[in-house]
Amino acid sequence: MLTINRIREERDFIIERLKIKNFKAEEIIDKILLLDSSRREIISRSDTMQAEMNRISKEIGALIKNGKKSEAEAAKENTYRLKEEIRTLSEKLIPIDNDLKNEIVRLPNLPHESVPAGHGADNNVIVKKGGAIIDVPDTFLPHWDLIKKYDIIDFDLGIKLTGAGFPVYKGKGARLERALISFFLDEGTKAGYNEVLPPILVNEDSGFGTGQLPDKEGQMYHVGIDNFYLIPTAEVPVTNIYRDVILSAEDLPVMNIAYTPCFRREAGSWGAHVRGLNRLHQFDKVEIVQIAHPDKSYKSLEDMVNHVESLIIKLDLPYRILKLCGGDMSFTSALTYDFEVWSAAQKRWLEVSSVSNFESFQANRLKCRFKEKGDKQTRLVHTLNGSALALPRIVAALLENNQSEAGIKIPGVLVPYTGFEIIN
RNA sequence: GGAGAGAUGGCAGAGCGGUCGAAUGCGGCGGUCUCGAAAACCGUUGUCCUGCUUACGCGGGACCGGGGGUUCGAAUCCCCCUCUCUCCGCCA
Repeated sequence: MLTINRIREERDFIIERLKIKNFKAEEIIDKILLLDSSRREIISRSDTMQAEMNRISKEIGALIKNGKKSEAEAAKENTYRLKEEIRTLSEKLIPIDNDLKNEIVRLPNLPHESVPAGHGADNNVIVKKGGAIIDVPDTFLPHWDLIKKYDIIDFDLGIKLTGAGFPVYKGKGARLERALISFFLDEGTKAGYNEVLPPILVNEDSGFGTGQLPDKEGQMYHVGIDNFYLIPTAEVPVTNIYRDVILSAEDLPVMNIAYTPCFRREAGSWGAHVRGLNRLHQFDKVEIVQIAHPDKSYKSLEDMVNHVESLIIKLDLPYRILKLCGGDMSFTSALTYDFEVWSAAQKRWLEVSSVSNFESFQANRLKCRFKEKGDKQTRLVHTLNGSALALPRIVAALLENNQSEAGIKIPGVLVPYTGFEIIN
């Protein structure tokens, strides 16, 4: 969420910037400003009375100590009315505070100045392409056929055990999955990330901290009896490590990497686009998260993008990097790069990573701040995260792109992890 | 699942209903001493809201797990909730 200070000071600028996200902010902002000023007025009056109240109470204490009982009783008379008024004011404040909070939470993050305008995926800007897209013969199979042919992932078995979207990885398929996870984690460690293995169930506070709650609770699996949520991404537990934390500037950037399974209820559409591994309820992902100094967060973003790119290059997959336009960006992001790899048999791009800078938007919710050495005041940090990488579509692309009569060839960098060179 | 104990500042740990934002110790920061460091000594040390203001400033308010209540006054008393710990049971 945006800070109230900023809304107060930069009303026009915010309204202007949010147009890039196709968001009409004027009405909400003016409502916020109105609520804010009445809030402050009430607080000011209430604080004054509270101060008076405290003064009288101290007096009464002193009088009683000196045995002046009747004077103390007289002084009490003055407090009743004050007390009542303070109570009235504080009751008046409650709905205003709530409204204010509810309105502020509705405002999306401001897009970075470099974000292009646009309404949807068509307006995203391709900033880079890599790897060669080769023409493949029509005999090339989509991955859902390949996994059956080699019996490495079993959807029907998953349906038996759980339901649709919960595949069972078997044999070399399971081994490939584990190899990719290890490879991604090792690469991250080499790049300076600190590995963490967090819980995959989180409480309500954590869900709120990263913004899944209260609005998107339908997208998470909920364990009702304990009121926990299954994480939709490692971003949730890993970022929440820093909820209510004040870091020192020299600790920044904090760089964490985590593998977790991810759980998403989203039913979504169906058809070829969600077939096979394209969309699942449970999948594996390695996530990188940075907590950065506000002046240096775009350097962090660049580092993260380079890191993700290096992974895809090592896996030898054709890819492109998109800068998302305002209309295609998430509510919370200031700048997002999407990574897509080419899926040879499906003949389309599959999104495998999304790397974003949230600036202070998430930090304000999390109350994650930092202090400059010797400085008294706290400032909000910037938070960033990105997939490095999400597994299913990587697996899909690897299977489809590397197929041959002999079988599916495993990229060289993975062989030390899989222990085999070919799936056949 | 059963029984009990507890939740106070970065940590540890005090706290008769008023002078407690809170003793003390540790840690952190600054300084003295030193060629330098350690030790010792001195000083300092939370967060949020808000007004004046825009100063490495001053004032007011709030915060001792969370929420209510009693009271002129609550860290201290009462109620509810949450969480943590210990023991027993079960168990990877």
